[in-house]
Amino acid sequence: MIYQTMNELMEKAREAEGKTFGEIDNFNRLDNKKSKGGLGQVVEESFFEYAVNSDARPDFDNLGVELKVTPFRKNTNGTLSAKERLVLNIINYMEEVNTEFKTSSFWTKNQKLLLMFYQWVPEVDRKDYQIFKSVLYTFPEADLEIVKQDWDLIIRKIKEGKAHELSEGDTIYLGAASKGSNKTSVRDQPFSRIKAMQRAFSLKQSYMTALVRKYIKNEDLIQFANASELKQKSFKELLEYKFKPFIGMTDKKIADIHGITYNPKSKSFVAIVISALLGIKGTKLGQIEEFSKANIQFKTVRLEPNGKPKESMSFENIDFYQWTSEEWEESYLRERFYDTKFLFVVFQYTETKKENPNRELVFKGIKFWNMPEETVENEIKELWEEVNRLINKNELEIEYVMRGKKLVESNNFPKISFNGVTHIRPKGADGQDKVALPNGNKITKQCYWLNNTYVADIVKDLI
DNA sequence: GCATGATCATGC
DNA sequence: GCATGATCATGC
Repeated sequence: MIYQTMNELMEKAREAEGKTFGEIDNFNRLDNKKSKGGLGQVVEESFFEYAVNSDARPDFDNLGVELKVTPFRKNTNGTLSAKERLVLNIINYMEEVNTEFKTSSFWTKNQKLLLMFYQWVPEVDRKDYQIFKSVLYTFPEADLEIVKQDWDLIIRKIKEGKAHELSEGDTIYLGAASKGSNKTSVRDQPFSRIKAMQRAFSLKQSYMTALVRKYIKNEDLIQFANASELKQKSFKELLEYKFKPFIGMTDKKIADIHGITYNPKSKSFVAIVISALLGIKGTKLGQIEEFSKANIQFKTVRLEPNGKPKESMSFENIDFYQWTSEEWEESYLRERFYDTKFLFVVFQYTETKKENPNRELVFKGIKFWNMPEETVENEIKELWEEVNRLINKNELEIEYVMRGKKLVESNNFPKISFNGVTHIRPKGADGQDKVALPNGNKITKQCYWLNNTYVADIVKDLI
């Protein structure tokens, strides 16, 4: 069946809304539990009635449209998220370097995407997953500029003979996701003899989440960068450019300039300041389109005059059941650091607290950062393994000791001297704020931290 | 001054 | 009520 016009195709695609895959599947393909591309294939064969292929050409070649069937999920707090990144075509390292963006395999195949969103539900047979929405997606102008920058960066790395060093953390929206059954899925690259892991262009999960929320929930976000700005500067350069005029000013002065009430104790103060510097008034950072689509998390860093934060940087509380039930490769912690980009907003105190309790805080600049893969796979993995070891081998010791007049709970989880990067410390409301361990014992809620010395090292070029 | 444990403040 | 970011307090 050939669809002659875009309208004809989209009319057909919308007929799938509300249907389950079981209702669509004419060939009982879904009875076979394994075939992983199953859901997309069912739509191709049974719904659109064309033969499954792996061409370099888009699925609906005459219209230049590529079909993608992609899942979203409902979170416990009621919001929707993409369940995974959207994997596009495999990167042929040997060929892709000989193209320009407009002639690239990525652009040839994926410039128009027919996205069919279905809801994934845990414990439900995939036959019963339902298609919610069919959308013809073309990249908005500003997004396309960022995608182009990402594509350029991937190509540059291949040209430098570093295809084996590609990582999803390199880019903003368009990633080079590893693809293949395991680490032996490798292929040749043109400027190095080292075999590189097979990778595919992909739209990051955070990007897909923004699309899910836009098309299923009609939630829109607010951009700070427009296409013409992004034609002049890379995303990262633009971000730095927007913050630059304020380097050297106190937090109070920046607030004054932007008409923001100076309230440094408020949890949202720095967030409001950042929004203002990006030209967005009174908005929560969660609604900034670029941050949301690229999964950029901002963190405030307050340095002492000696260039080191007084405190380490805390993260989420640990769910010990989760930590001990996952494999490292799919663990929450690993994904957390692979997928998050950090925007460190760095301030420095001019004096020690002793010298002046009302000391000033001066803005030093921003650091756009993601944790190097090496660090995730070494130090962070070490932490994860040690926690698992202590719990699984029942070697976790929780003691209650008197310290002065106070009874304190102490444990043998990794301390700040563990490996120079990360450690574990309690974080509860008080001594009663406890959480259960897999063996039923209770412990004061714990969270993982990045050491203050490690954070100091990341931002040291700003001071 | 640092390490470690404790707990506060805010916002959803 | 709880998660998160932030900071305090004490002992060595």
